[in-house]
Amino acid sequence: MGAPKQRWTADEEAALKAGVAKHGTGKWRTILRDPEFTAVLRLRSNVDLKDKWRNLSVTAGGYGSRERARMALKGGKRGSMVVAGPIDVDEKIPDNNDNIIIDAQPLAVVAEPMQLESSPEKDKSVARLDDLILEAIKEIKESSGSNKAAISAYIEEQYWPPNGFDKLLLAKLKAMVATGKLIKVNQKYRIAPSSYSSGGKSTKMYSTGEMDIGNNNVKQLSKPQVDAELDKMKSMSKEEAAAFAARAVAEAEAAIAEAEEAARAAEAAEAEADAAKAFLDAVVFTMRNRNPASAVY
DNA sequence: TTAGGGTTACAG
DNA sequence: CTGTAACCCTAA
Repeated sequence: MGAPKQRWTADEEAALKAGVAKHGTGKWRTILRDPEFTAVLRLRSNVDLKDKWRNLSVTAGGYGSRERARMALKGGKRGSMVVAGPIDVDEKIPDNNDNIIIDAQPLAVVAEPMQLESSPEKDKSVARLDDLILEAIKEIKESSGSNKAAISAYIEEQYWPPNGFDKLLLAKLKAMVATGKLIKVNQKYRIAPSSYSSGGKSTKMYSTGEMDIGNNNVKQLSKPQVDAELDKMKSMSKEEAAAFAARAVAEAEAAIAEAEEAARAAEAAEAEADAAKAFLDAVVFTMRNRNPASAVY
C-alpha cells in the first residue's frame, strides 16, 4: 500500500469522516471549523481534507473522478483488474459466533436502496426497531402487556443497547402508541389489534452469521446530509464504522426524540425522524451484542 | 474555497 | 519500475 509522507492518523481519518457525515461532502472549511474536529484536524488544511477524502473514496471502491482519470491515463487494461464491485470495504469474518468487530457492510447495504431516487414506494413499515419492540412484547407474553422496563430488558438481552437507549425506547413507544401500533394500558404496552398477527411468522431479525437486512428496504431519504453519511459509510472500515456508529447513535437519538416530540402535534417531522431512525436501526443491528463499555469512543 | 489535474515521496 | 498516498497548482 501506500507510502507515508505525513500519513493520516486514524483519529484524523475518523474526524474527517465524521465531519463529512455531519456537514456533508465538501464543506471542508466547515468541518475544519467545527469545534469537534478542529482539535484533531488542526494541522490539516481544507485542501488536505479534500485530498484525503478523495483518496479514501478511491480505495473504498466508490469510483471517484480520480480513478477514472488515472485509468484513462494508463489506458488501463488488465485481465482481471477491478471489477465493478459496488462496495467492498470489508469482507465477512467467518466467525460463527458474533464478532466483536463492527461490520460496515450491512450499513452499506442499507444505503443502497436509500439512494435510489426513483422509488415511489411508500414503504410504511419502516422501522425495524418497531418490530423489535413488537417482538419483545410478543415474546414476553404478558396478558396485560409489558412495561417499558421489561421491553428494555428483553431487547438488551439480545441486542446492544446504545447510549441513552432508554430515552429512545420511551420515545419510540410513545410514537407507536400515537400511531396506533401499540396500546398503552396504565404502565404497560400491548400490541394493537390491527398491528401484528401475534403469533404468525416469526420476525427473524437476528440471524447469527450473516445479517439479512438486505431485503429490508428502508425508507428513501431526501436530505443531502443523510446522503453524505451513507456515502461515507461505503468507504469506512471497521474501526471507523464503530466510531461513527457511536456518534450516529447519539445523533439519531436526539433527532428521533425531537421529531417525535413534535410528531404528536404535527406529522411533518415524521420524515425527518424516519431518516434518523432507519439509520439508527442499521447501526443498532450492526452493533448488536456489543459491550456497552467498549462501544463508546 | 473547492474540484480536479498534476507532482513528489515512498513502499513493494 | 509501478502503485499509492500526501502534497501542490490552478481554474472556476
